[in-house]
Amino acid sequence: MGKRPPTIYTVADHAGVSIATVSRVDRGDPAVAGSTAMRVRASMRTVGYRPNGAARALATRRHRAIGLVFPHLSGPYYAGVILGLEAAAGALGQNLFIVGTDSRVRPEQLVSDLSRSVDGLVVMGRTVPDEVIAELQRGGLPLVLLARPAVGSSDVVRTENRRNAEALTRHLLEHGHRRIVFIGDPASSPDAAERWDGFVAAHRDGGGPVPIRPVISAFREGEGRAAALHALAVKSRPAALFCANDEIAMGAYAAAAELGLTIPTDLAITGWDDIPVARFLAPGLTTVRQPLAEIGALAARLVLERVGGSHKKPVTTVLPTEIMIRSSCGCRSQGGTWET
Amino acid sequence: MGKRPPTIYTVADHAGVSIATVSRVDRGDPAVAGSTAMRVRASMRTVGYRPNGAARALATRRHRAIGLVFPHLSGPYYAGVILGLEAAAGALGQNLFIVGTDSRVRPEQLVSDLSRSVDGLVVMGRTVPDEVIAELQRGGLPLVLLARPAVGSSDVVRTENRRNAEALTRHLLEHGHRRIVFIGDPASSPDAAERWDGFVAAHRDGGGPVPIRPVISAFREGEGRAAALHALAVKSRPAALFCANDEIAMGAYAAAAELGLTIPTDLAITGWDDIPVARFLAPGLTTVRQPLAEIGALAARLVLERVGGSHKKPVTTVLPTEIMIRSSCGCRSQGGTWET
DNA sequence: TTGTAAGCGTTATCAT
DNA sequence: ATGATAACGCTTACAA
Repeated sequence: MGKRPPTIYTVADHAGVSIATVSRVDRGDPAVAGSTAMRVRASMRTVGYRPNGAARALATRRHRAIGLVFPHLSGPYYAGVILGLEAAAGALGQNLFIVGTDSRVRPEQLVSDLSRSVDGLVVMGRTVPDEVIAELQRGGLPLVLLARPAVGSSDVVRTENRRNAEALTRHLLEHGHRRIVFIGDPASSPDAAERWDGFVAAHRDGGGPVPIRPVISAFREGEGRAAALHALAVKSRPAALFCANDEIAMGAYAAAAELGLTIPTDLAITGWDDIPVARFLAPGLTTVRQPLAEIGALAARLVLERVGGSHKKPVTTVLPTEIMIRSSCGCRSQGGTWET
Repeated sequence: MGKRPPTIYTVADHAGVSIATVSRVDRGDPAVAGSTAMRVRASMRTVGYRPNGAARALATRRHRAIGLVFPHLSGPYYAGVILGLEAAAGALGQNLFIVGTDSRVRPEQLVSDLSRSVDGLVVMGRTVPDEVIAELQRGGLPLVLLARPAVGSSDVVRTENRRNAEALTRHLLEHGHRRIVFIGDPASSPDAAERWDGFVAAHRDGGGPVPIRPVISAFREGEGRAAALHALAVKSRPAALFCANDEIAMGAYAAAAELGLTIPTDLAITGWDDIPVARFLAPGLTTVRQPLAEIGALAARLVLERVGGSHKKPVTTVLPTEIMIRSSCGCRSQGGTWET
């Protein structure tokens, strides 16, 4: 059953040199004579040699890979972040190990498993319990946390939420919308929690009634639609929906359509993320842009810095966000940027 | 500078057992006495032991990972496929190594690099030259090709293009649209090429004038918009745009808006893929649904089957697609499915 | 039930 | 410029 694949010994035999020489050739060590290098290279081709990554990793004590732990891999938000990670890691000659915890039964097991095969880890949000993170940290594994509070002394990359959530809510209030409901789940992610905080703060400062609780919805279109339908099914219908992300907002658009409500006249809607399609919706979705690719790129650079050995003290980076005013909030303007 | 991480020896010493016993405990071998297992487990915690994946892979000759080669990782299409791959691989206890060739200078190098650290490879479309694929195949690496023609004897997973492209074009023709232009790049991917073929075939059978050439656009919104603008800037404006995928179609929507054209009255538009937002566009986008997650899941299962050793002859699977009639083609109906 | 020891396929240090 | 050879950290017969 299946003969063993050729190893460095196979090549050495075939070329009549030592394995040391083969190794040198493979790594492009200039210390080998041109003629022998040629010969060895030829042998490698003819025997179909493919160096074993595990053996190399074992010998060099470096995996040349970093691991990503995400809830799942679909959706514009994750896609954007992963894109940035991939590009940055690639530029530094590193590969990416990606896992989605949602599809796994035991995320902790998965992560500790993954941690065996990488030089560093990038962990998104609430994918794994803090305890697991602390444990990995104790093990000395370079770690970067994404969109979540720090644990112990790891690096963190987050984006600004509270401030712009407050500003955006104020904007909605200034449009004259009286009852605004927040759709999202503050308990599901630190990001959502901070947006909810800002939302509440704006109301508090506004002097008007302060919202008690959000209408719960996960960051998905389908749930957003259901939640919006629920939110709109009351006697005194809300005038605006502050959605915790763009996917929820898209669900809200669908709900509005089903109820025959016109946006923004009958119902104003805002999102968060500024995913690519946001401006293709009709009317254009007012939302808050996050620098997705940058989040990923920065995270990659940070882990690899640690892997490289620099022992600087842990740093938390908060990337800025930007309010994108389009039409769904009640503004007429198509385009234009309103910053905070 | 950084002391060495604890190994199996560290634990063995600490627990007063042999490394073999530690290994057994770590792998959950039931042959160890409960008491010793406890003790060893305790030692593992206190010394902060994290097994080295490379060493394990070297000893077992299995990486427990499969590699994915994609052009890039963003966009709904890739996200969908990757999602399916992740879930299926996860269910089988495998990890995913993902690389995007677009961000790399030497894709071939990247791929052969990747191939050293995985048990099998899933390669999408035209990311790497056929020669590289053939080489990997010769090396005996389990390989599954996605959305592209077979090379030698590898497994292939594709979706139906020609037939439904022809049917969809016929549908457009039946709507009475006279001039239809194809936006996309047949040279960029086998998928696009087949859709173009079907598009042309429908015209040929229709007896009317047969389109000469497509308006070139990559599978991206921005390019789609530019291409649509270009296509619409002629004296006898086309009545319909057959877009090679939904992202291009979204660009076409934007172009139509800019030109003040109403869809579908002034201009009919169709897409391909049925990405999640397709039905949120106004009007709903008529398109062709591909089973994205299934493509990924099937690919994962196929590679892992090979890895498992089964040497069945290579199989090409063509997954069915389904025409989703919404409003952008000229139909009134919101919803409803029209199959072929 | 536990230990001994021979791999696994590289890299890297010394010699030569 | 090239070759021996000892790691690298784990798995796995084979013994005990």
